[in-house]
Amino acid sequence: MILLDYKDRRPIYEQIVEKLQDLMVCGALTEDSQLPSVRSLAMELSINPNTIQRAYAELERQGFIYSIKGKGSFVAENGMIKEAKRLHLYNDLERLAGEARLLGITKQELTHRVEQYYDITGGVR
Amino acid sequence: MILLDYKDRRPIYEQIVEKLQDLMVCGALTEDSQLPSVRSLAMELSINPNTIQRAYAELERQGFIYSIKGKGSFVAENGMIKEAKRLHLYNDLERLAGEARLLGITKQELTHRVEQYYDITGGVR
Amino acid sequence: MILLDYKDRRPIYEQIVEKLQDLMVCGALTEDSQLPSVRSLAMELSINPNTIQRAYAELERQGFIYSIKGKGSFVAENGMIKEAKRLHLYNDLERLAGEARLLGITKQELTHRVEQYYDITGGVR
Amino acid sequence: MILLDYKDRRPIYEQIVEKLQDLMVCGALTEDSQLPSVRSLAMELSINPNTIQRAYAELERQGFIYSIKGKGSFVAENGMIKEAKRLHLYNDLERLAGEARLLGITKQELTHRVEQYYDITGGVR
DNA sequence: GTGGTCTAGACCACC
DNA sequence: GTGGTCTAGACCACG
Repeated sequence: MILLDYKDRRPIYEQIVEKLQDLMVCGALTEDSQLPSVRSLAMELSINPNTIQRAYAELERQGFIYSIKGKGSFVAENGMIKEAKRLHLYNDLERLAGEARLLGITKQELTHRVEQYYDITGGVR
Repeated sequence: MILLDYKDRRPIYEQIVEKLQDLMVCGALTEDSQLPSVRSLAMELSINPNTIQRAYAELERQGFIYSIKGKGSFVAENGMIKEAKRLHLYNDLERLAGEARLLGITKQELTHRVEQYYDITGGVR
Repeated sequence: MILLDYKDRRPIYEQIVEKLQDLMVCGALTEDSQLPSVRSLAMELSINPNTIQRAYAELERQGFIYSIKGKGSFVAENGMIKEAKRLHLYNDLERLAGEARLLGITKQELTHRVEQYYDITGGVR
Repeated sequence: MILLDYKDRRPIYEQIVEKLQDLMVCGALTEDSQLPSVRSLAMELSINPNTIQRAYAELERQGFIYSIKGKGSFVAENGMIKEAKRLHLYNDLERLAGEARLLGITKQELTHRVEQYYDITGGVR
């Protein structure tokens, strides 16, 4: 379900956060469905439960999931997630556009690249 | 000349590297011109000389500058600098395009945003 | 495990880098095995942890090891390591061959020396 | 007569030492002939006389030249120079041979490379 | 004066 | 516990 990349420079908990976000966005985890428990997911990935705990805390902070004491963690409204990730992406895009301009890349070249990449990319990161 | 953002999660030396790269790319620092000395820049930014030293070392490793003991640090050929930053940017763009697709953003919407951002951005980050 | 030569003109961190490379190449450090921690190796060699840190950073930059915050540093694929060191060696050899020619050393003399040294050398530097 | 490479990482005085050694070895500077004065060579290369001074001192220390107060610096016996450089080269060769063995390069491969490089190299470094 | 290395000691993020 | 960043201050080689 989730594959960790220990050679990735990002912290483990961040990888988990992102993978879970992706699963929600692509519909594999539907609204109000229950996430695996901290302990079981930790066992499955053979990592420290603290790390899962932190990932869940982060997701809750961002409003992507909600936790009920004694019951577990559940997927929040799906729309918000997409919206949040979209906003984040638009921010990155704006930064890139500015930098491209600095580098003397024309608008034509830039949009052409974007279209090209959009068509090519299979999806998985 | 250079503004540090202490709230930024990235290390200071990395911010300096990027800022100096930008100054070289946009032509504010011309080929073979001398950079401020490690100590003077450290003083100006009120940070430790070691941190500047590290930024300069990184820039030298990437081929953006060359340093001569006892003389100073100088900007290298900058054709290659632009090329390097361009490649980096295209990589980021490809990643973003893939993610946008996952999020259900249409190609039209994406390119439209890109054009918009390209026109708006004044330049300074 | 590692012997430092304080009379050597090269910086300590560079000596450590080379020694560790050798240990990886000759198989004493196997793929994905954990390196001693920054602090423990520093203690063992009675030098400052920062110096070890720098050596590890250099090895990571060259792709010889990978480091995970909070976990440790581990040796990477070592096929590429050998290849990299090989290339480096061939470069040095080419330089030497040219110099030998300048000095009037005959090809016979040169190859003879090479064979001799190859047979003699026990290995450890 | 001498070209300095400011982008070379080695110190200037070391470059000068090597260039002068080469000139002696190849016969351009004959035994007992006078070297340019410190001041004139410094002027010619537009560098600090101290740097030339240091190069000459190094050459004298190695026995390649001899200085007479009030008269100037002169080329020493030519045989010694070649011999010294030869010895140095053999040392490097021995080191390389040992390393090659560690890397699993066969003796055949090594000598073949040496012969090849010997034939190819034009000479100038 | 310059860049480069090293030490001692602190703090942070992560697991 | 781990690696990574930063500071303060020292020393060296070089020009």
